[in-house]
Amino acid sequence: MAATERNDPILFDSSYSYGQLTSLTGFALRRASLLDFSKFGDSVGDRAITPLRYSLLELVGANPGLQQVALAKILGLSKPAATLGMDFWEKRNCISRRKDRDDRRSYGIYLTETGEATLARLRDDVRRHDDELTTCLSDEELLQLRTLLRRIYSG
Amino acid sequence: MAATERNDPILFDSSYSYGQLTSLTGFALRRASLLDFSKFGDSVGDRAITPLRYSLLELVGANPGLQQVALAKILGLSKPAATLGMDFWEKRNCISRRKDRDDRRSYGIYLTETGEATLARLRDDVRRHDDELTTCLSDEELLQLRTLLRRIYSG
DNA sequence: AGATATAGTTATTGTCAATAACCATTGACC
DNA sequence: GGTCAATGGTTATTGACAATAACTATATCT
Repeated sequence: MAATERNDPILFDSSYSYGQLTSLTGFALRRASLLDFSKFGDSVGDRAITPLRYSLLELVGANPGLQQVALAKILGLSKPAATLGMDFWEKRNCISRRKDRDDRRSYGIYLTETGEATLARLRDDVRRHDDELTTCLSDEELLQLRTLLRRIYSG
Repeated sequence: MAATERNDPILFDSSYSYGQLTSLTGFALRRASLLDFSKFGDSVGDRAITPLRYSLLELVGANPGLQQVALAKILGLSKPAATLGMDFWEKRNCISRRKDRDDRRSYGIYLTETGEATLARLRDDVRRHDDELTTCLSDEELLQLRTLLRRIYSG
């Protein structure tokens, strides 16, 4: 048996000293984010669906006709990464690339019917997953947390 | 000029719809964490020093004589990853592996004098970096944020 | 028309970390 | 005391992922 299992959540072990780490917001962010990530695949019932891939589909759903270059910009990806992401969902028949009549360099990306259904299910799974991650917080605390986080990552 | 520069912080672009994403704690955590990460290397003046590598050194400093297997467990790494991490710091003369007399399978890891100095400097840089990340928050808000994050990642 | 920029894909590369396989040492148990 | 499993560590191999570079096609600017 391996010492650490793949995707196992990292436990906080108070028998060691963490030095300055426990007073760093960045450290706490990383830990919480890793915990989220480690459970995500199981929560949505498909290891291949990562938070990033889910967010790509969500963005396409929320912005029909989006260009890949816009996806890349929104999520801070390179162009090839956006291409690969769309390849992933296209292979699963969830999105289609339609040639734009006005600018034939670019595609508009749209959800297919399968994509709509998949996204609807995914949204619910992810919502449930996210709620589980934060069950230890009251509604008020949760709101507070999101507000503070948003302040950090928007400025 | 590339569309997205390496390690550029991701900006929030309100001209797009984010669907459910903005109401997900996991999404906010990821964004904030990525922002932290993207600035870390520059803040400490050395791209090779990642948050993970810094945390390894911090842990060795806070727990002299630590075993590699303990490091791995604390940070959720595989054994080889811990080995590589220590190789990194050993090459920079910051740590030394001393044979344990009681158990000659394992090493105790200790900071060298260079390591002590390096860690002292790093601590300050990282502290400053972390403060910058959260300048938009008051002391009270910051305390609140850390408390909530801690609740999430500890259980 | 010619130069430059933009959208997208493909090819190549590099980083990182995990698993598997291996060595040495220890501990358990008969 | 001897075998066998477990533990700490390293090395070898593999795989995932994303970035840069290079390329095609189209659009824009002058």
